[in-house]
Amino acid sequence: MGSLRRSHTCGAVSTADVGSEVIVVGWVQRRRDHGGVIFIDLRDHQGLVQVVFRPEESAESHERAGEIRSEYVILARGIVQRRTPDTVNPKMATGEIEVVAQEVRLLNRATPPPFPMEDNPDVDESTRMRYRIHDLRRAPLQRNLRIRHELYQAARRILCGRDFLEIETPMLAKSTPEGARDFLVPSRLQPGEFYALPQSPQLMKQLLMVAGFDRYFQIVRCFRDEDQRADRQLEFTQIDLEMSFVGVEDVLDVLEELTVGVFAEVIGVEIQRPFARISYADAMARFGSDRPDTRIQLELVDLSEAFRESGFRAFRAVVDAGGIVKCLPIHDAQELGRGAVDRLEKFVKKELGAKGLAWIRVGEDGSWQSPIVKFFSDAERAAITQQTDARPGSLLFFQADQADRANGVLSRLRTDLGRQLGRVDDRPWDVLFVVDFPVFQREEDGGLTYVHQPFVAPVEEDIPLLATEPEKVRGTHYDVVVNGVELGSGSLRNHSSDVQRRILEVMGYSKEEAESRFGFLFNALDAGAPPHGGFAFGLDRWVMVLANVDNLRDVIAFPKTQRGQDLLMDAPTVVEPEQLEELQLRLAPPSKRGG
RNA sequence: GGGGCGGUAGUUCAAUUGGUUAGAGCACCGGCCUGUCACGCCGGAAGUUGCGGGUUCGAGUCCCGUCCGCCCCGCCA
Repeated sequence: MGSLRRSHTCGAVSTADVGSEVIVVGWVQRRRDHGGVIFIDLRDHQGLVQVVFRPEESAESHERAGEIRSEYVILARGIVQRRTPDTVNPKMATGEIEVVAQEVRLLNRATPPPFPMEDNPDVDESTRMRYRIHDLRRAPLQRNLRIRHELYQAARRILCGRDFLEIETPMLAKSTPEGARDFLVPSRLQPGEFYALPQSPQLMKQLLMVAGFDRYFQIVRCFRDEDQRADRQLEFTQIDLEMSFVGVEDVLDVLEELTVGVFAEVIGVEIQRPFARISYADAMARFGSDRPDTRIQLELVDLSEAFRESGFRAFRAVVDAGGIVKCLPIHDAQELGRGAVDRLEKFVKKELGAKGLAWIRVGEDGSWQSPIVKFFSDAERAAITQQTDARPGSLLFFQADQADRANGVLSRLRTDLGRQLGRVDDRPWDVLFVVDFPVFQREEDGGLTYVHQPFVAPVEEDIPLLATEPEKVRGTHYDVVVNGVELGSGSLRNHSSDVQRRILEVMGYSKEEAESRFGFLFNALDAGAPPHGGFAFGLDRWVMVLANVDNLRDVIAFPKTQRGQDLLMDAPTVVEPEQLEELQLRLAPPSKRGG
């Protein structure tokens, strides 16, 4: 660069600079060489500007510009000139001007890019990830990571304004019972022992409350060694917070303020307070999901009662076995022909594990076409008509199964078909609290387990039910859901070691087990734990929502593939035998295919 | 662990029923071009058809195995 320094970022050069000299630096987006005159679109983190090289302005620069290729790094010094009306480019933010080069300096050459640095290059995911540097040069990813940055800053500003203290907790930690598989880190100093990377700082933030910090937050990396999805990575970031001497409403108040503030500061969107609230039971009943997008104007109907005494064995048996019969009615569904229904049936059976997809179509004359309706009594038909509001043009989909699977299948159909058929209201943002989760749920083997995590405090008046009807115990848990994406969840925690012990007991922990695993927690609570509660936002998912993208990889600088690999750095890899030696580790022979 | 889709040039795709030397756009390289902005024109180079095996006179194409990417179920909040 010599002594020359940037005077303007590329996108910042404007008509106000016409006639003055500017120095711009960046990467060559594209070169158009007309022999006599050469145009270069120069790109930096912030925009594009056209630089013109004319032999009569600077023969040397023109000569050098001929050598320049895509993605070369250059510095150009020149005079800003207003373009003639016929050469203005209305598609470009800086399209009214151009920089007439007086001098160009080649700062670095570049290998040809593996794909064009365009907004939508139509490239395979693995290619994008192997060439992540090039991928990150593209404007959409630059924008997404900028949104991510704004979210960090907004969250910090807002929480600091509410007297939250940012405190770090260890990455080399101990396994905590979030329920996911831990990432383990072998200890050299304690051979044969392992740290666990935190699945969340849950217990540590509770300890901070006991220690009297009153309000804590942290933007913190978390690790869960489970199979990945479009919205799940092995490592992800939480905006974690916890408060002392609060009830549910106090926490929700902070969550509303934080959410509203972030939307306003990061993308300039005004979200109305208070947020809509829906109970877990309502959400499951009406939408089949605990994170519904309520803009989709389709709702489920529970017909279990209508089939409790049914002669239709397929439904009756499910109800007898404790399952449910549920229906997704879609009115004016003429658009969905027989072929579409067949495809849906194939889809739910193969991909969602449904047993089948029963359906009833109501013809224009009111007649029912359906493979199952011949088994129904008049009373059952009447109940269906009444509860689903079936009418000519309606198409009813049924699932008879255990509640979670039936709801899962119909919930998926609801969102897919709702979007496909345009049954969506016009609100761009659907923000809600989901509340009133139960503390426990029944496992397949009949035992009880926690719905979220084992430290959720029960609603106070339900504590006596722990001894008698634990399944009815309501928790203080709450979720924030935006546009059908669960942004995060939280609860009040048990600050009484007695209640905490009883909950672990209901979940089947013996006194000894509970003591050995959670003794330090009991001790901490007994050291004078204040009532406390908190929340954790999934930061990556929040960026997804703010940036309006549907994949976490587009909001993380260096994401991993579905199989957990980093294709850029090529991790994970084998390590040197000496490293294993030092850790006193030996690899077992491969267990697959008999080694 | 399971289901679905995919893997051919740097890249995005094509290749009839299994049949000639695996083609095209963009990118790349060379040449020409003074107002383009997806510049244009002419020419060129570029391939272990993911990998391994099999069937066949002959395999990108059929069979078996395996690896990789994406989406989903299980798993995970």
